[in-house]
Amino acid sequence: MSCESEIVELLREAGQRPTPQRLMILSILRHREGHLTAAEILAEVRKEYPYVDVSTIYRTMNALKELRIVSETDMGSGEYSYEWRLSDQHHHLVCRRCGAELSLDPAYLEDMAPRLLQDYGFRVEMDHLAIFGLCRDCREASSID
Amino acid sequence: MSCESEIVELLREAGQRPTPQRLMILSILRHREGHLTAAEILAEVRKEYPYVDVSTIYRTMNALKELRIVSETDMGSGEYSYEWRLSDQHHHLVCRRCGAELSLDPAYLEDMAPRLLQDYGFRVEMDHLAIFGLCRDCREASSID
DNA sequence: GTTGGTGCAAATGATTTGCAAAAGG
DNA sequence: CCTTTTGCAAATCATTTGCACCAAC
Repeated sequence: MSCESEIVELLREAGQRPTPQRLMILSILRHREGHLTAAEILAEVRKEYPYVDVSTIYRTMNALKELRIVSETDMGSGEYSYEWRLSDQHHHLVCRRCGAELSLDPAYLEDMAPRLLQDYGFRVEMDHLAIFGLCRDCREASSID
Repeated sequence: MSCESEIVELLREAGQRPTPQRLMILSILRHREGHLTAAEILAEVRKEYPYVDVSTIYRTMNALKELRIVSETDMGSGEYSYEWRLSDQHHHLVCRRCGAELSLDPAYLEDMAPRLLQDYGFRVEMDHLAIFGLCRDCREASSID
């Protein structure tokens, strides 16, 4: 895994100790495009470091999501997904029927944010919103159309 | 509780037996503006009918959400909220910091739906989307602005 | 040496499930 | 009757927590 020094620096700046566990966890998220659940991260980490515990994953995620280094998204599956937040931001279209996930360009929602800020004083978190619905295949397969 | 016959009819059409439990549950959702968690529904139902079990609430919600009579929304609190789906549809702005919830007019997202259908073949479920962010108070109280 | 981080095991909290009994048609 | 629904208790699953030990600084 490369980019170690970059990640070490990031942690230091955030006042977090760069432990081997955190380096591995972040390395995995950093190099993975897309989101991973805690269980998936754990499985990856254990390939090289078999003694890590799920609680370490969660503790790391909770610390880093407040520092806005990772994002946490509810993909509607009952478990949270985590993603390296400093990469290209995008949203997800999640199919309620088959679970398929499409990436959605943030441009689709960009015009909404300033309107919400003006009208409600509400500042939307524009990273990794999950929007639910029906994908093309499921829509065509169902008669509800 | 009124509107009983209306609800009985709704259940019959859906091929569901109109049991007293379901009538109470639906009655509560029907007359309540806003969303309720399973535990909140249970507490309400038990005021008149003390022997209902949570599992009945969940089973009823699962059956009725597939029939699109109620909607299920993740409000970010770790538990789902349920809402009578046939009333005025609206979305929620949920503050990540204080948990405040604002209602959002569906008009804000209306122009997005046809674009997503055209570009991705994806049919957005436009009822009760939860959008996370920072409310006015928390935004003003924090320096992250 | 302090403080913070980890692994382990046990707790928690929401939701689901198996099953026998009760209710609906 | 036959099928669906219920209550109860027990199981499940994701996430959190207490605690003794270990590692960073």
